[in-house]
Amino acid sequence: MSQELPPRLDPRSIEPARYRAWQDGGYFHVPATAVLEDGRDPYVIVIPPPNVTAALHMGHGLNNTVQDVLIRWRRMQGRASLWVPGTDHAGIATQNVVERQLAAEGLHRDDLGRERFVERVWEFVTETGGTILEQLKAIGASCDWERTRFTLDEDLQRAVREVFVSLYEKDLIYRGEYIINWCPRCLTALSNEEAEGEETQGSLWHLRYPLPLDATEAAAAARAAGAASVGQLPDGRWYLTVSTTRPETMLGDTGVAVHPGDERYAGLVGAHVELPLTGRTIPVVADRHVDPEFGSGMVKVTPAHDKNDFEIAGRTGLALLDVMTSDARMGDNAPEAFRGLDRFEARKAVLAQLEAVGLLAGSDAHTHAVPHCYRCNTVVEPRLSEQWFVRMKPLAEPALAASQDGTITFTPPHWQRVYEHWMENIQDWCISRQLWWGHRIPVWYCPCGEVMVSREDPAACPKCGSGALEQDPDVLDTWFSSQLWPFSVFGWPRETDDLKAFYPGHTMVTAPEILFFWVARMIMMGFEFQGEAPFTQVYLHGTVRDIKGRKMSKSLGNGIDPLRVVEEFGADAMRYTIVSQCAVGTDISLDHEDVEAAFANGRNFANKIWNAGRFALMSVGDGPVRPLADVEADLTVDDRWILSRVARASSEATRQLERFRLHEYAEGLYHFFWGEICDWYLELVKSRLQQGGDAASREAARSTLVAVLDHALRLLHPVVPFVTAELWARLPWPEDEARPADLIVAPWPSEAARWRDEAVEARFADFQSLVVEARRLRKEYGIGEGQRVAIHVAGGPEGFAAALTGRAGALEQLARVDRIETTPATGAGASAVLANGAEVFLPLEGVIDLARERKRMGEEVARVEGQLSGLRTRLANDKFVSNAPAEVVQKERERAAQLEEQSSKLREKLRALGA
RNA sequence: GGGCGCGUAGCUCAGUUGGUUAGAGCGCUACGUUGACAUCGUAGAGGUCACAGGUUCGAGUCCUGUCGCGCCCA
Repeated sequence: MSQELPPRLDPRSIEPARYRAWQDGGYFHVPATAVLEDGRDPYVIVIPPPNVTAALHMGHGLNNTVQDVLIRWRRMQGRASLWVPGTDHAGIATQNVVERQLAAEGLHRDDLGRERFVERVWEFVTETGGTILEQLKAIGASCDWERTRFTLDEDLQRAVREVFVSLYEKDLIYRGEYIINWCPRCLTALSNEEAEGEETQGSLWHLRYPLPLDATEAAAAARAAGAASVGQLPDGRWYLTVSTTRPETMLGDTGVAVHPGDERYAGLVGAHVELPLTGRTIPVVADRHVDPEFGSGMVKVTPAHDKNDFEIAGRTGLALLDVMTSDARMGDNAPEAFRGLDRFEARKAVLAQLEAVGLLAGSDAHTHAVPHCYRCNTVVEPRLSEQWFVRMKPLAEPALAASQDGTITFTPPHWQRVYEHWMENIQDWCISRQLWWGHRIPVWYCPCGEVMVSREDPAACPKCGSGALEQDPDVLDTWFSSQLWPFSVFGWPRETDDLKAFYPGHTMVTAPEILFFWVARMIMMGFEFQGEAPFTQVYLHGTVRDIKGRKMSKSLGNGIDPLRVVEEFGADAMRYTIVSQCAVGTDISLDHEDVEAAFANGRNFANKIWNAGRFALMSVGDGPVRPLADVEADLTVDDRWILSRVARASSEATRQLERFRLHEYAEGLYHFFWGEICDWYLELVKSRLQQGGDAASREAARSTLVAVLDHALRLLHPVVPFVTAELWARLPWPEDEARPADLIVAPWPSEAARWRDEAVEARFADFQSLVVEARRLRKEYGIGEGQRVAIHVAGGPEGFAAALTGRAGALEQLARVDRIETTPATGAGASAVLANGAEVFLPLEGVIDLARERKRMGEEVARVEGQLSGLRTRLANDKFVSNAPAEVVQKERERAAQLEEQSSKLREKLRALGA
């Protein structure tokens, strides 16, 4: 059957079928009974639900590959390893998509009305919403698809209501009028996290507000006290200077503030200044928020359009004056001349008019962070608005403590501090959104003024009995439902078996960008509603970037489509490439202009595995294979060496996975598989596997090779599941040994430790260095691959040279050596001395170039002596000998002795060359 | 303004209790098709570990400063 395998791995011909077989075999599904009845140890990851409208991109590729590696590994360890998939309704994002569709039809959502619009979104979501989950299957994601959830599922709606009402009852949700971030395009409030600061080159304009005549004395005093911002206009009136990056807001100023301790301005507090262009006068107040050191130490106060100013007004009693409309035009409270102007037009107009009346004192270039809507990138406007908020401080306390006491760990660890800093400075969360798509706020208003916050839709007002109730028109921030994900997916608030079995989960794998949006809030909700954290490990991976370090994005056009990669190179190639770059705390960079080069490493490795497996299957053949224990007496050094290396690779792989060092896990196995199994063991075992030789040796080789391959495929399976499973399924199996049904549930290697054999490894390393040296000497003198040479080996460890005569086949195979002599060398040839002191000589009569050989040997001597002199200096240093650990000193001594021997032998050879 | 991270081979990056000759992949050079694999093999070139100090017997690794780049929060 093995002959059927083609020499080139064709992922398309194996991956889809293999995935289907896993699904049909039910390997992804974990019922609650596995934990509750069978007593298996659960391991749970809930997927960061992608937006329901999203198409798979490389960021998803990375995120889900990492999760799948962890899930597969734990599954093989025997855990009840559950990965819950699903999608997020993504309020603004999804609404925007459908609105764009409508716009293409010349329609606006108001043309449909709320009910029909929401129906339309549902249609869209039902039709296309599963796409991304289907795409995840192509990359091999072993999610429990029977548990797929959507954040607007009925169960999850119930959870959202329960949480809202419960928090309201605990006075942790309130409604009030505050300054919030407002997107004038989406026409909705945003949370602080959704308003992303963007460094912008802007201007800081200086405006003059004239003072009345009765303030002349105080103004002059301020001026005398060094307040450069106080001055006199040409007409003799005094003025104050205030600065702003948003001049249009001056139309809504209701005061000017100074610090109460700022003596320069003490006499001006209480005065009224003229607010230009408006005909209004506004008071000068004192407030501790003002930084006397910054700028003029004097600020304009616009309470309806700035968060700090709003707070100043709250303390000082300044009036609130909203001069804008919801779409950021100047509104009815602005002077008539500005009404209807867009905020940026208004800015120009205000500046022009101030200039015209001589009250613009110029501007400075000013770089500052301007908040933008994270969904549509429109400049966010701080706006006075009545919204719903969550009181975060009490919720943050246990979530903060869990990080501090190590209940929750972060990888990489520095995120712990970022998280704690955010928790310590947490602000209330604006959760109401003026959208139609999302979880409707469960609050009803009665014309009598009664407000009902209820788990069930109320039929009538409990106070006046009226049935004319109106539900709050707003929906909740998408993250309000996402934060419940770790328990809402298990049916909460019902007390389900799933919840008992799978909460709390274990690992959260996500990107740092949503640490606050999502991770922090899940932790808070976990404590509030389940009494414990939803997971204990937070693994934050990097960002996928292009070769120039730019984040991959649709708008930049620098993305790579994961499905295209799967199609062209296979899911295994994509997964290996990603995981092998997945060093803790670093980003992944992939060349979008040369996709083949970007994934070549993964593709080549998958092909290498394929061919090694193909060769092994062919060579081992179909006959029965004996258990390793039965052939133990016939194992060669090579067999025992590779088994020892398997043991090492197993424990190393486990150790790296435990520490989330996925790239070291992947790369370690890459080098083990390619550099040790393929380059050495397979080459060595080839001749033994041929028919007609020593039967006992052949059986030992067959058993060893099967065991080695079995272990290697198991270790590699989490990262390259398809090619490994395909080969493993064809692997012959030792007689009388139980065989797992599929590699996906084969036990993770943990028993190999008994194969460790340091002595054998050392012996083999000596052999390797001989082969490497022989190859090097051949190359040095251009001996072609087809040409055989003799080799003389003398000295070195006891029995080293003698043992080589029994390895003629191996040396022939690996170094093209056809004759081994343990006698001293004679004649012309190339020499070397191995690190173990063995002298190596290749007779190269007629080929050898004495001058060249002398030069080469001279360089070798210099290299060895260079190292030796460094070592000698160190060993001659009393401080080193007395301070360094004994074993370090001992090692250096041994090394020095070795180098001395090597060096003296090299010198001897050099002398023999007549140098 | 506050906090964090990075600067190692032509390119992308590893390198966690400080300890031999600093590694990988890609790229490059030479040779090679021997019955797994040319998506391959063998050998090779290529690095003052940004710079300057310091701690230490010993620093890519720890500390301080400088220069350059990036991110987060206000």
